[in-house]
Amino acid sequence: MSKAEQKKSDSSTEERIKEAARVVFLRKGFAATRTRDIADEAGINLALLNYYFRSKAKLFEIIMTEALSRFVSKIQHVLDDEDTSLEAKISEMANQYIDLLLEEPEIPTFLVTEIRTNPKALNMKFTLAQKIVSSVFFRQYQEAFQQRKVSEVHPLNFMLNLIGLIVFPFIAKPLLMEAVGIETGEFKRVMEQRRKLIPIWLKLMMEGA
Amino acid sequence: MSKAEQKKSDSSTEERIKEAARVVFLRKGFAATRTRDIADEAGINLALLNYYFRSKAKLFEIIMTEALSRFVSKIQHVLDDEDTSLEAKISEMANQYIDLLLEEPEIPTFLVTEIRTNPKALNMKFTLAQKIVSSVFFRQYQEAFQQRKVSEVHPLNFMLNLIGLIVFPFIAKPLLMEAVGIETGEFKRVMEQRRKLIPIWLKLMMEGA
DNA sequence: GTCTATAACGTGATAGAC
DNA sequence: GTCTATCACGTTATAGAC
Repeated sequence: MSKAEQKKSDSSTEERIKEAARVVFLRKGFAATRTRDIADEAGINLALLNYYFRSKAKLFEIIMTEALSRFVSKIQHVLDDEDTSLEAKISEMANQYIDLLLEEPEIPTFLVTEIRTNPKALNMKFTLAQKIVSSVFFRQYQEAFQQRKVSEVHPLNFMLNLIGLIVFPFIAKPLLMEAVGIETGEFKRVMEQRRKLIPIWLKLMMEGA
Repeated sequence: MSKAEQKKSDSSTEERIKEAARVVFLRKGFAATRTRDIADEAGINLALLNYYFRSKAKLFEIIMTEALSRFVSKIQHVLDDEDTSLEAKISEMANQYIDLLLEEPEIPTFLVTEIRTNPKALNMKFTLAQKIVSSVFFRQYQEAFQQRKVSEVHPLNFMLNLIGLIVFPFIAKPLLMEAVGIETGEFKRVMEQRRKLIPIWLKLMMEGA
């Protein structure tokens, strides 16, 4: 079997386990996940999981770090681009995040859930907050704000709206599907609309109030 | 000890346990909660918990139902008011929900987390979805939409924006406090601003796109 | 009703054969 | 490297004294 084939069809055992762990942890969270679930999902034995990764906690740590990292690094180059306007960055963020989340819709709820019970998971906090605060995006955002008349509106509102308009639908998705009867296809179409609407809405909100 | 005193100071044992369960379940979720945590929080013995409520699952069921119920019924009379405009209802929803969530900020994340792993928890789905769909609010909302020119914007977007703008900050709160360094007082001030801004924003969004 | 002690079970982790 | 068998422990739930 060639290397390419191997990577595609079954990959290494270690990688298979990690992939299974990602699926199960993201769907059920750390506390509700049984290591046996991961072993089953990977199609291997429970002992093997501990052979490769010393413990459930270690394995989780890896998945958590990767999820956070993907969420942040995906848009870092966007935030740090000196040559694009604030508006362009907002559009690009909406695009990048909606792309990412259509592929992995569980990420937001996963992060929210795990940070709730274990805020120290954010020892990446310097990484995360500092990346944003030190970004070109943040500078442009502050400049735009100071140009407003007597803006008594707390700057945090803008951030909450930007992230919330993008992310909240994915958090509400299970509820939408179960209680409102929305289907996957319809949800996707709504998100494709939002991809274009969110930048427009944000502009209106900033100018209007 | 008078009845009033009893109710205020220690209440009945059953009520104390239920109250403790609410606190712990809402903070940590079902899977991460140990019945011992609840017993400790209530200041009673573990056996007593099973004496009053047959099992952890039964006790959780009660808390879950009440949380969902509070979330829905709190605004039902608002939704069904024949005598107020759509705009007034939006303002009233923002007010009612922000009041509720400033008191109990854990509710949204709790519901999101538990519905994720157990969507059947929404066998109240008829109750919930039907209450909205059959409400005066929903009728007014559809009328407002049909008056738009060629509104190709999916109606779900409005609902997502209304709920998301209100609820998302509470979901993001732990992250804001840990990674961004927001304090409780500052968060409250932001929410007091949003109470007034959200109706304005929504109007702008509906008219603009 | 409330407690202590303990049973019954599930889960994370390891030993040891292959 | 991968498996089966099993341990060690934590957790839910119950029995039984008071």
